[in-house]
Amino acid sequence: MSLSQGHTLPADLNAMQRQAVLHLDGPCLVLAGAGSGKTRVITQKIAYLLRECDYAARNVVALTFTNKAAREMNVRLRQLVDGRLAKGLTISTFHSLGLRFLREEATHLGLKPQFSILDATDTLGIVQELMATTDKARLRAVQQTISLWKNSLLDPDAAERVATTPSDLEAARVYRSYADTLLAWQAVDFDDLIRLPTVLLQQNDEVRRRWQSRVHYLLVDEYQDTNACQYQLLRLLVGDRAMFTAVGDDDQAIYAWRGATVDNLMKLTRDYSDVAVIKLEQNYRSVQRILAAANQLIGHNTNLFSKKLWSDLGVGEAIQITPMENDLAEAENIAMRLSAARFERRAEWRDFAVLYRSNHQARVLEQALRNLRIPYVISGGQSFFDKAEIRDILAYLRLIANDNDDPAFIRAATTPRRGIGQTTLKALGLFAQEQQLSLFEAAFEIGKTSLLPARQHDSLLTFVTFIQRLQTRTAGHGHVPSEGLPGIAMPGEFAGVDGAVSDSPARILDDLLGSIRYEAWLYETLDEKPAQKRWQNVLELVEWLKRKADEDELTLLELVQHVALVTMLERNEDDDPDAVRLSTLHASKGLEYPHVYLVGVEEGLLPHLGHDEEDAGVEDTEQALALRIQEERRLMYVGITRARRSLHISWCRRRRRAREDVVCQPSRFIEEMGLGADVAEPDDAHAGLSPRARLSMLKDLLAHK
DNA sequence: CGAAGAGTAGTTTTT
DNA sequence: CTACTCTTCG
Repeated sequence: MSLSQGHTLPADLNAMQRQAVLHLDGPCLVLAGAGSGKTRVITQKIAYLLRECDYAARNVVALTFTNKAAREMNVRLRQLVDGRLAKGLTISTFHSLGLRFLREEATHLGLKPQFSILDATDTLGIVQELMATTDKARLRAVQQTISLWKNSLLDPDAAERVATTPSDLEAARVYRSYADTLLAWQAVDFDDLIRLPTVLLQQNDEVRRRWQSRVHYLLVDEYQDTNACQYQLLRLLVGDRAMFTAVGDDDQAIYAWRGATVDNLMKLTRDYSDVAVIKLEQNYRSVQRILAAANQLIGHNTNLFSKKLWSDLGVGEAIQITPMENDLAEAENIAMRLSAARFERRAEWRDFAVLYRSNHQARVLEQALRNLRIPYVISGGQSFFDKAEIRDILAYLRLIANDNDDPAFIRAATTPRRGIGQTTLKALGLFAQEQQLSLFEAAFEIGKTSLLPARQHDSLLTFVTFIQRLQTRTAGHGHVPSEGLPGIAMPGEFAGVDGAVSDSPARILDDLLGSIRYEAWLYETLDEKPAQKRWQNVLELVEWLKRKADEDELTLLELVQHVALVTMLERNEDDDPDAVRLSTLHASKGLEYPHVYLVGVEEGLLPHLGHDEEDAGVEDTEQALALRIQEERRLMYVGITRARRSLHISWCRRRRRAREDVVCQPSRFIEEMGLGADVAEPDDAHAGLSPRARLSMLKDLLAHK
């Protein structure tokens, strides 16, 4: 290893971190325990590559899983190196890189560059169409199965071969039609964003050479969360040169249900025999008691590389374990303790986080916090882009970009209502299927038949010509007949606008919104309050789109594709209100808080034990169960290691579940933390409260009696 | 065709 | 309890 003496590497790295940064002789695997400074290692390493090793920024690629992580890494890097030096650097999510790849290489895959990206709701819809059932659980199971196959790089043929149970065989059948449907719609799903680039890189030597010459150094964050497909992508991108750094922590692998496999850690050591393995065990986040509990807990798992976290941040206060009567009492109790703790610790609201296993637990908590006027923000949960009004507007944009996008067509055509309903769509759908046309194309053609009454056909034609008009104003993309637009008169307001010249996304958006009467429709259909809220969201979306288009100089089409990958979390990226954080355990990964409240730590919830698998052999199920418990344990581990100074765990003796109250046991994980007598007495929740807070608490208790 | 009403099923985690 | 689906009526 060449340790040049003159380099400007900052000294604030420990020996192991330094080793991880400096190792450039070959592949490098950094096992970074929670809070061990892994982001620092990655950013320092990028800075080192750029400044000391003459890597051109455009040849360095860093991949993360979330947009938030990518953003943070970008910010941190910019604090280290001059902006000019970092120009052209890629720090993005796997999915964003995949999107960029697909945009450039789409034609190799039989896709037009304006392909649509379907989200989970869209794809569930396809599955539903293809299966004659409304059983939602079943539909989701099939959707999930298809996704797992895709992530394992199995095509429909291969899936059919590996499927054994009747349920899997049916899923394989659906998979085949599903793939056909996507192609017909010129659409890809989330999994395709990674799968298709991988497949193309495998099959096409020229493309592979080109991309390998672009990527000279690759860094991968959260490596333990990669799936089989992502691992292949990594291998194909780095090629024989094998210059890369993977950073991960097998104890924090919590995405197996999504196809992630820690096998990839083992594969790395097998496929690259010269890989350097570096462990980061010093933790810069938590006090020792918290780390001891975390180490104890995770000791119950079998893992590849055992680590022991340590810190020099002092022993810290004892961990609190509090049993509660039920989930309602738990929420109220937490709310009161938050109030008290903020006062006693002279802390801010933002210093506290309440973490839970599943989203629905947030409801009671929200209510309790609101009652005590405690400000809070929720991360995880429903995305901004899942809201109906947002999907409505985006459907128009998707359709403008890609008129093969049938789900977008249906949504846009029927919202707001414009005389196109079930019967019209059914007839149109049938006709489109017969003629092998998209719904959009079929709307033009169906006039030549007598399948639809003139009235309904008129409604359709008005709609599609409207969309077509907008298409002509986007930059030469879309479904633009070269001979112009026969029979379509440009409305007066557009007189003088040449259809061949592209309009700015901002102008098209304004025109769209003005034309569809969306606001008016909202107020007609809904009560004043929700209508106002929804319209507010629409305006927010439009502002966001315009800003994004402006900043990154994106066309409307690029914008639409980009939007599919972004979630609500990044929307409010710049405001960080002083508020308590409510978050699922999954969404909390990578974050840290001075004081953490881990709620609902009960058998059945954490570890969460779903319904027993219907098919699969007995011993298979048993093993699967053991693996699931281990993943749940890691989830608990992630939760514990979010805490810097204090950790509070609570569980409920009873919990309202669906209809009736069920009796709960404390989670086995509490025992496994090995606290023994080193547990703080559950503090009197009433202590430290103002008389007024006490009163309101009593009132609440009575109200819920 | 579309809106309003009644009935019913539902609970894991997310790019 | 609520969010969504299916049904019925104008």
